[in-house]
Amino acid sequence: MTNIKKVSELAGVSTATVSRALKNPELVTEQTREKVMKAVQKAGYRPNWLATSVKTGKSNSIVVLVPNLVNPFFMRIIEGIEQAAQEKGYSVLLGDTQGKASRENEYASMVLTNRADGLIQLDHSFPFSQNDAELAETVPMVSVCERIEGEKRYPFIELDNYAAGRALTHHLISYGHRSFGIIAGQLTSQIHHDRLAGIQSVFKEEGIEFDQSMLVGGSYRIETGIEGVQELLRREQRPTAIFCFNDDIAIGALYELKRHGLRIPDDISVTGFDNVKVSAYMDPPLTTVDQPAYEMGRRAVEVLIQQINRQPLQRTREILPFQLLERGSTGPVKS
Amino acid sequence: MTNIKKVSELAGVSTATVSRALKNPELVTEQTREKVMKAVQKAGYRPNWLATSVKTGKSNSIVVLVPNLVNPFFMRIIEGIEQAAQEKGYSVLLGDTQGKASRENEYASMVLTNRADGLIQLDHSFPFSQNDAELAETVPMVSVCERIEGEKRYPFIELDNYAAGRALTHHLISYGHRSFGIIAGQLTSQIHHDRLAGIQSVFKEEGIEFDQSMLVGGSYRIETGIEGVQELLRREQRPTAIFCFNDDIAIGALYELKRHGLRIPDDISVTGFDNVKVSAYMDPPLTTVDQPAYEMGRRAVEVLIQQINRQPLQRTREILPFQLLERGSTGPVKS
DNA sequence: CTGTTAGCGCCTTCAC
DNA sequence: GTGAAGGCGCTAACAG
Repeated sequence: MTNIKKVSELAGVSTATVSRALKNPELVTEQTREKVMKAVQKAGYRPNWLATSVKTGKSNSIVVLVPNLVNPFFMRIIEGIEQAAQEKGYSVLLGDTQGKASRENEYASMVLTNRADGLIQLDHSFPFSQNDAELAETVPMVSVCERIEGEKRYPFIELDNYAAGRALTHHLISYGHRSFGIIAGQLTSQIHHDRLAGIQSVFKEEGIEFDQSMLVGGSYRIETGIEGVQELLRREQRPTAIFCFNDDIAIGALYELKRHGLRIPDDISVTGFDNVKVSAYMDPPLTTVDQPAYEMGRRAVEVLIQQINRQPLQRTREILPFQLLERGSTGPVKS
Repeated sequence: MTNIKKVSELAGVSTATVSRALKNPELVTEQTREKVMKAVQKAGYRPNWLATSVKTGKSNSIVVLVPNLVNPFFMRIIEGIEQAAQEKGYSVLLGDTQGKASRENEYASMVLTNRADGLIQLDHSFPFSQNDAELAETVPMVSVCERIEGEKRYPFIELDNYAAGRALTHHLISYGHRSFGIIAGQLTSQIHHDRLAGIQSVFKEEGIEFDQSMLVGGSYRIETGIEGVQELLRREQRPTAIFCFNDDIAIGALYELKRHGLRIPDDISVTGFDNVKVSAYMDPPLTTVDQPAYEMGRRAVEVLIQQINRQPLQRTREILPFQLLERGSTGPVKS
């Protein structure tokens, strides 16, 4: 191991001077700087990051908790996180939780052991174990997309899901739809409630009765879309339009509807959510809600770093605007 | 900051005893262990990971270099990496390189500064800068999917791309195809050459002439598939089958072919590569080559950790078997 | 401007 | 079985 001491000996200066020459070059003379640099080069020296961090008490790392890596929507958020983190000199520790509390606990505790300075949660649960909850009081934490249940304390970045739900509904109603199915994702999350509330608020305004049995699903997977469609098609009255609460579900729904010989959008309209890349290349292309995922990730890092630096936040909740993308999977009711 | 000293005072023992009680409980009496545990609880103590690591000289972290986070194939590999790493007590630092050498350099250097113990490269380039190359001589590094160019020294885990190319070709030829197009991804990588060589070896055996102008593309993106199809359709003789070198390209190709009014597979057959989840739900479902991505990730971690522990490797190159998935996007030539 | 000294928080001999 | 002391590699405070 080539350490600072070896370099200092090689350069004929003290270790402190080596440290300064590297971190605060303006504090040493041109001459000594050169001497040091030459020695650094010769010794092949790289400062030990662990030692630096233990000194400063900062790891310059953040943990990101994500329920599922294969969802391109999450990954787009993480791209934003990663990019912003790198620009600010932070590294990203990946915490694939698979939605399991035990894994969340484990990853979250990295912030308690100085392995990371802060935490970004993409799921909706409070990630610390019962045991750690008290310690976690002052931990820098931000949630993206979702809100952490029952915790008013932590800032979040999310979409205006309520308004997005309303916009989708208005869009479908403008095509004459009055009979709907919904294939939902995670039922316990806040975004689920917001989207549903948005949809139902328009139903109410338009005098549309909504039957709870038309709400199916329970996870953000392609298979959920398939099973959801099977279930909805068993109902007495077939809906003319189906809301899917993410694009994966919608992809499964499209697939299964076509397998049943239904034409989209002529026989039935389908909407997604997220605007995952492939959604534009489906057959037909998916009408969906675009979320500024990359930006959300970037913003989460900025807010988190403010917290880490104990700077006051102007706002603790940021609601970002969505965009409704009207594509081929929705159309007028044909009677 | 609640540190080991505070706990030792609270428990009325020395710091050494606290350390032992936590890491090597068998070295202390039941009594003192309990005393210590109680004090730990009371103080809300968590050992400082940075301090432990600086002592042991090991970070128990690995960096993963990935060119693109939004590709679900890569993410499946990373899932495997993450899972295996966690089981072995390692954390994963995410290095999204966007294929840029400068970012690769930066992330790779984490291994040189003790921020990480080893490196997994998903791209094909040697990730260290010219400057660091010498220092990197003994760095634990493994590549997955790809092989690191010109570096015989590092172990890799990859698919039998040559055989997969052959299998795809045989499959198409068995349907009567003799006129092919290829939409490739990254042209400089080893897997590109292997797949191409596999395909062309069968061409040769079957006496099929291959025109270089039928090889188009250059990146693993949906848009590449679209542009590739446009280019191929401009050729005098339209191919009856198109090899796409990953599923994203194939998705773009399907989209664009249908936009041109061509029916798949009746007018033209399309194959993909990777077996990304959505590929099975395309219209038609994509014939593709399944790679055991998750397993590849897991295996990479095992090999890497062996290197980190300076254990000798039995094999430095592991070639995994593929599986040809015949689905709806390929069929007999209709003349 | 540079060297000396004293830690950061922890682990690990080495005595007792 | 336990405590004292030294040190991991680095930085920051204080002299000079």
